[in-house]
Amino acid sequence: MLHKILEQKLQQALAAVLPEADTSGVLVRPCPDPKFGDYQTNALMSLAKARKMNPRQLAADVAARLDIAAWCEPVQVAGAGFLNFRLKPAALATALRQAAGGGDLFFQKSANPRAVVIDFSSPNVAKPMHVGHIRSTILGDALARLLRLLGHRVITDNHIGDWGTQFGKLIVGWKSGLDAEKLRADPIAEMERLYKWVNSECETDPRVLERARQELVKLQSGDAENLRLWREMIALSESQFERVYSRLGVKFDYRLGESYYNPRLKSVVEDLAARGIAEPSEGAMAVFFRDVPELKDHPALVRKSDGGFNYATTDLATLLFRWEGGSWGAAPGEIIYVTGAPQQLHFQQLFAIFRRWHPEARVKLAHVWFGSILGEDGKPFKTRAGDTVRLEDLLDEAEERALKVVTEKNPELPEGQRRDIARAVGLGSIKYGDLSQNRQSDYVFSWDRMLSLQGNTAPYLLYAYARVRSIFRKGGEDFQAGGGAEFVIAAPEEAALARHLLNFGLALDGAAEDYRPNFLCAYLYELAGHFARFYENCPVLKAEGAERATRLALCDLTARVLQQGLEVLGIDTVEQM
RNA sequence: GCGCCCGUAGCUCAGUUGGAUAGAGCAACUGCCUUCUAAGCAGUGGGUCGCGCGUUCGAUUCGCGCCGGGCGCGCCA
Repeated sequence: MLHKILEQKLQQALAAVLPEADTSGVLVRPCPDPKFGDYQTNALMSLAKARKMNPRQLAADVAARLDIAAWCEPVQVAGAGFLNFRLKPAALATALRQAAGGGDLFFQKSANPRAVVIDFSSPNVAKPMHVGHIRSTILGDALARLLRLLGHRVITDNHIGDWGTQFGKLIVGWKSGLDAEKLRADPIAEMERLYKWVNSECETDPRVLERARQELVKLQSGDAENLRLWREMIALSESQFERVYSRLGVKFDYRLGESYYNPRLKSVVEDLAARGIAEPSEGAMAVFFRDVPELKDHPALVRKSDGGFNYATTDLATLLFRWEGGSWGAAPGEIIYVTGAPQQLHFQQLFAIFRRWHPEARVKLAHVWFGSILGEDGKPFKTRAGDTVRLEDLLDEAEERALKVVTEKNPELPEGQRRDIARAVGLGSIKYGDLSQNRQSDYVFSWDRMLSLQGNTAPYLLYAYARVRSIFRKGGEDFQAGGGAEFVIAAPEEAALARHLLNFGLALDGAAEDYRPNFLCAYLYELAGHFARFYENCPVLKAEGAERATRLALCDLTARVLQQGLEVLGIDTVEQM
């Protein structure tokens, strides 16, 4: 992390010039254009501005105190007051050698590791997982992997929708119209059919609705038969969840669904009422935010007028449980919720209530929200028939489409291998298509784009990786992994690749900071681009001596960074494609 | 009505504390395979960053006001 050293030195120099200045925001970033140098800071300009100083003069004063001759050429003041840093070849070579020799792969673990609970995916019992779950699942998993890599203790928890009014209808359907044959063949489809059937009956026949209510009450009051049915529905659903998660390579440490918190709901509301946070309102219990301008018109209900609890109550109980250390015993420094944009208000309310409830809590609460998935017509993503798209069907189609392309490009590979490649490429494309975009934008789902061989896509990155591996398959027996090769960077393509490798940690930190994996994707795409240009212009296996050793080592580092980066995104690499 | 988000090339999207000529991919056009995978590389054309005002040495980025779109706003989650 050379730029970290430069940053530290820069901050020290600034402190010598302006002893009272806050130097924490004075950062060093890669230059937007290599002609300026490798790294730059523009922070001195805003600092000078705030003090009505001459920015170029301040930059010059700081430059004069900068003690970085070990790493950089003499620093120049540029433009309105930029400081541009250009690495000395020896410093670049040293950084590369350290990584090649088994040191950190151009990133550092966090200096302040913390326990982080991540709540994501949250599918519903008795319903198929659909595209609506994919963003939460993929994004949450990527964030979990990212924070783990950076040294945090990550606790993933799947808050499954296993409780609620829908079970009244499901039990009515189960008792009066279950098709055992269909249940065996496709339990999720059968439960979905039952629910839809009873739901439509309820609309025309109030007696059915009443029966559903009664079944729900029986379930809630512990009726043995209804509990049994409920548990069976959960079990059937969980095997579906497991199928999807194992295909996607997603793992959870805990799966504490909504029902887990049932016994705690009553005391949550009582406690809130006792503290004067919740108050009666129109028969319900509500929390008002009279002193919060954004929320003053949006009270939150924590108990319904019929005495039942709703999701705000469950979420409060869950939040309290997690803050107290959950069943894992560690109080988290941070809790992250990965859900869609429409829930912003809900989490604003949830966090506001919790802060008032437990003002002493030091935990960071984050709602990481994301936009919708749209079809290519710009409307919500549906099948041609207008149904929601099942996640399993989507994954099947991704693999099928990828297999077709692989077979077209490489018909001579054995089928088993083609299928393995198709799996990595197909699932990788789905994940990457989603993760490479700013999560807050709505995402237009397009097979052609995500499976495209060009542009910022999984296949392009996987291809870059496969090309590197191909070099080592064809030759390079003389390359010693972890060996102390001297790096002699000569060609401009070598230099651009090498300098980009150094910035991997910056991409990881940036992605973690704002919960934006697309920063990492952009970095990896650029890395693959630098590698492609290097590959085009710098023959590896035909080179000799130091040039060959340097190029082999650059290839190896590129492959390792690509592999590590893709792993963070939950994407498997392939040796050939 | 109130709140949140969005509006960047024909299309789909990036754009990291405000920073140097606003970037990709697709689509269009032009080159490069007797050379490690051409699933690649190089190049050309294409922009009043929705509109206006303001703050600033500097605004796609910050503030205010419009226009257009999406979503949310007490007993679903």
